[in-house]
Amino acid sequence: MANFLPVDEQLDLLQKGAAEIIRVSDLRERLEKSRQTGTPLRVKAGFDPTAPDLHLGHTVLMRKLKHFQDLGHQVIFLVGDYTSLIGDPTGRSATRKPLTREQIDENAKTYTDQVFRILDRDKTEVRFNSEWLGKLTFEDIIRLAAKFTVSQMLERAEFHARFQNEQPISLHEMLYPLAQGYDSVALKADVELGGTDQKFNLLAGRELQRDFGQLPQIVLMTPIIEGLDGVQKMSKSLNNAIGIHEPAQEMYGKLMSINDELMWRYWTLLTDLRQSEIDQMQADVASGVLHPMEAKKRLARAIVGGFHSEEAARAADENWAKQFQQKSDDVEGLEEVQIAPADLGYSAEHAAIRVDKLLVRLGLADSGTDANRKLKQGSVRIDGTASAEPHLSLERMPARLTVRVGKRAKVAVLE
RNA sequence: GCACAGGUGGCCGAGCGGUUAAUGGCAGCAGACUGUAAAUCUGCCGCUCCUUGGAGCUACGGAGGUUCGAAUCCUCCCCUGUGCACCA
Repeated sequence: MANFLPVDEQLDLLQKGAAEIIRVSDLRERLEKSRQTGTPLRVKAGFDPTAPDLHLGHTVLMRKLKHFQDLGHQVIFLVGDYTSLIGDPTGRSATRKPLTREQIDENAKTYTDQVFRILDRDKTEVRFNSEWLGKLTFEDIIRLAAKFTVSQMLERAEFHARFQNEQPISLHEMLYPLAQGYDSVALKADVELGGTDQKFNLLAGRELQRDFGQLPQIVLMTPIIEGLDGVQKMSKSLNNAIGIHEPAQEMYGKLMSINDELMWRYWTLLTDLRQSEIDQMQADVASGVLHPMEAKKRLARAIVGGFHSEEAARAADENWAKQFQQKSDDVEGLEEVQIAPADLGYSAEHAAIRVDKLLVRLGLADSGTDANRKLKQGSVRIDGTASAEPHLSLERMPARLTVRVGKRAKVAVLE
């Protein structure tokens, strides 16, 4: 029988960074009962296997799951393979295309691979909701649908906005909360985690559980973390995300570029440091005892260390200082890209390469036009030398070039 | 099915026969300033080729048509929204 920490200590960890809990008193009650009977809580979180690329935003929720796991509770990682047929209506841009079975399986696999960088694989129950949703009959679905009204559905922010803006809402999208809610019934969940944008869906679970004679689940919502711009939610398509498999150097640099205000959010949501310590640090910065940049460096080190290693984080830290504080181009740990010289217009006779093609190949420019624009703006530096020349002559061929455009730098390996 | 209103560059949104790669805003990129911060200011912001200034190509839901010339006018089609639907 598991030994659980005192309820107050558990609550302290669980409440850190939580946007809303429905309700805290119920959660306390349930934790107490669990501790008395030695029964772990069943804690569920669902993931749509639609976007296989995870970024730090996704980890907020996973970190919270991990907190439950660390406290000895049973964590259920639910892959919404069936619900992804619908596509979560969250995010206003209309209906999503259904995925094929293969895509779902593949995405689910990438997902879990990444998830277990945070969660303990052996202690996690992985389930797919096709297991029970696939068995429902049309009659079952009618009965489920009868439990909600149209106005309840239209109350949802996403639907409401779309309705107002005369954008399409497909009927099946309204089935999404039903399906997600039914997941909770099937899994007999004690707690469900989700982003604040999931509130409606999460509450639907409580509704349905009650109807099925179960104790309604506790709902714990994590905030939607802001991306690097500090305003919009972190999202790959908004280009303000940090992917969890990005190189250490890249990750570190991106973290250093956030504004000071945002750093405290990141501390709370993306690290395991106790809230009281974070508050102390913030007070130190406010009183001038600690430089904000130093606090940010610690943050970057903590996060990079978590996804890579202590050494990698330290190296990233040193390189960052060299690169930006000392303005040196002699930096290790930059992403290296192998390029065939011929692709850059190189030939033995005119021993030179095209710089625009180089930038495109390195991903430092979106197109040839863009690359030339950047060249003309004089923001391109190669091996520490700024130049606006379209061609770069090279004396001998196997070559290594450190190429920098603005804040971003990469190493091209020509051979 | 019928009626009405819409579909413009990553997004929002002007233009309603030519001076329009297409006003504005947002986002993005670069420069200055800094703590590579943020804020602010400046420039850029379809693609390709040659290159430091040009050349060509593609673009306003889709396909045709009118015209010397169309995002702008006409026809058909597709898509979205709203209203109508029986008793008439």
